[in-house]
Order: sequence, then structure tokens, then C-alpha cells
Amino acid sequence: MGAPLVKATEVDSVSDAALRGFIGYHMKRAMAVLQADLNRVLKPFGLRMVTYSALVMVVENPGLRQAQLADALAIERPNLVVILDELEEAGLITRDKVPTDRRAYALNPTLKGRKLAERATAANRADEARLLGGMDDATRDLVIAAMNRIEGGQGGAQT
Amino acid sequence: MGAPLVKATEVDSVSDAALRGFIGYHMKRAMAVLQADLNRVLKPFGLRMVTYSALVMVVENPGLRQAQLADALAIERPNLVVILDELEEAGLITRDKVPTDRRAYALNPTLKGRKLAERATAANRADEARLLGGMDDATRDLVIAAMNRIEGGQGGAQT
DNA sequence: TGAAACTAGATATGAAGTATAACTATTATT
DNA sequence: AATAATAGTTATACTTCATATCTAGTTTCA
Repeated sequence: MGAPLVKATEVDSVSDAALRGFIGYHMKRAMAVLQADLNRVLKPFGLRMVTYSALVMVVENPGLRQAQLADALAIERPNLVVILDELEEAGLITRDKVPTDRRAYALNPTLKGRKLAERATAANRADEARLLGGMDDATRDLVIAAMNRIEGGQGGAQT
Repeated sequence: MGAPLVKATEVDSVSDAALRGFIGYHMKRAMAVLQADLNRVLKPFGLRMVTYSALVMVVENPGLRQAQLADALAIERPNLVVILDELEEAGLITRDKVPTDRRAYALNPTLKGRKLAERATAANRADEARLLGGMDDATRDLVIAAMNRIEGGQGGAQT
């Protein structure tokens, strides 16, 4: 019910002012929303974020090998295996033997995989546009540039 | 096909052009770097991202209850318990009984906790500044505003 | 050539984060 | 008083992510 009756050992409203000074804090919270949203959009396609990313990469780079894909997506090889199992069982990609190296598999999208990737991408684009709520392109590019700077900025010293 | 001997089943360089169109893709990659970096900085203090966040919130909102903190940090109550156990065992916070409600605990920082939070915050600030590599304040605020828009933008209406 | 080192993909496993149900003890409702 | 609701906790399970190891195949080079 609540008249604001202040008790010495309680707090009426919680402030996160100290954390709000960090970009990381905002990014983490935004990522949580974005990820939940994206997974909700992808669910009707039978995809999750990782499987979607992997599928799109295979569509865009047909013939690439698993190690290349793992490297590009920055995920460990063992973890990629189950992701590709999922895509393969869904009939979206194939693992084709490479004649020149019998250890390796070339990843290729099926027609079904290409079609699904296209539809899922359209849905994602629409959803992200909705989430950004009419952000102008200049701002959007600026945000992306900032993300790229953070991603590449482990060593720190470039300006 | 002309150029250098194209093998039908292999790919020379991997392109992520299709994914680079999404802000979420860049954010996820940037978050991975940022999180690794932050945890590295916090390790000497015996803290992780969540324990640091919780500690700072307790310092800033002394007397708050666990449910409030869980809500503020968007983590589930059961998961907060072990985080607070960690902070309490490290002597950084105390769980004090609330006289008006014997079910509840008021969270308060110890002197040690306040000092550690201050030092860790300074270290985090320095590290984030390094990671942003001299990004100007206007851009920084713009990025934060964009993150806030995403975070609040589940329904789509902007503020 | 052939042994050693290396690579591609797969398997097994464990740590960490996250979500849900249910328990206890208290408090609020009727 | 009986019932419902709440604060914190426990138990548990599921997902993500990382490491070590295995196999099969390839490369190196003495």
C-alpha cells in the first residue's frame, strides 16, 4: 500500500547512479534485452542466435571449413560441432567431404537453408529496426563504430 | 573461372558482411571483449562483474533488501544469494536483521567493502577509458543513450 | 621412406551463469 | 484462526563456454 514511511534499515528507491557511469553496464543491460528479443524472433524459424549466425555465415561463405567458421564466430571448435549438428539435422546445411583433405568438411547451405536464412534475416532486420525505434543512420553507424573500437581495443593505445 | 584457382569446396577468406549489418552482432562481440577485460581488472580485488555490481549497489543504497537488489540488477533472487554469500564471507557487506520484518535482511557495506568498491571503481573507470581509446564525451553519451533506448525499447516506443 | 609433429573434427567433461520449483519462517489478509 | 502472500533459501536443471583428449588424416624432414 504505501505511504513512504522511511525505515532506517530500508531503502525506498534503489539508485544505480554509480554503475550508470559505465558504458559496460548499459551495454550489458541492452544486450540482455536485445538477445531475448532476437531469440524470440528466431524461435519460429527453429533458430537461436548462434545457429542463425552460423547459418548466415555458411550461406555467405559456402565451402568454408568448421575451423574457419569457429574462428570467424569466435566460438570454440567443440561447441561449433553441436551447432552444426543442429543445422545439419534440420536440413539447412550439409557437411561435404573435401577431396583434397579427407579430415575436413566443407560446409554448404541447402536450398532450404538459404531460404530460411533470408527469411530470418528479414525478420531480424525488422525487429532490430523496431528495437532501435527510429534511430537515424548516422547515429547507428556511430554506435557501430564505437562497438568496433571496443572490440578491437584490447591493446588500447590507438587513437 | 579466371582468377587464382578457385576450389569449389574451400574458401580463402571468411566474410561476415551479412552479420555486420546488425548492431546486435557488433554489440555481442564488443561485450565479449569488455567483459573479459573487466573481469581481468576485477580479479586482483577478488571480484567478478556481478559481485562488483552488487557491492557497488549496496554501497550506494545501504539498507536495501535482497529482493530489491535482485530486481535492480535484473538477476533472480536465488542466484543473488550465493553472490551475497561471497561478499559477506569476504567481509565486504553484512546482512543485518530488519527489526520491522524478521524475514528480511538489510544489506550494508562494511568499511572494507566501501574502500574496496572505491578502488575497484577507479580501476574500472581507468580500464574503460583505455578500452574506449580516447572517445570524446559527446560520442560516449550518444552511445549510452542508444543503449538505453535499446534497453527500454521492448515495446518500441521511444522516449 | 618412416617417425614425429601437426591439423580437422569429434567426444567427454567440467565450470559458470541462469531459471524454476519448492521449502522455512515470517507477515498480511479476511 | 485460517489463509494467502512475501523474504530469503535450497535444490535442481539447463544453457553456455572452455579444456583436455581422442581419431583420423596430413605434413615435415632426418
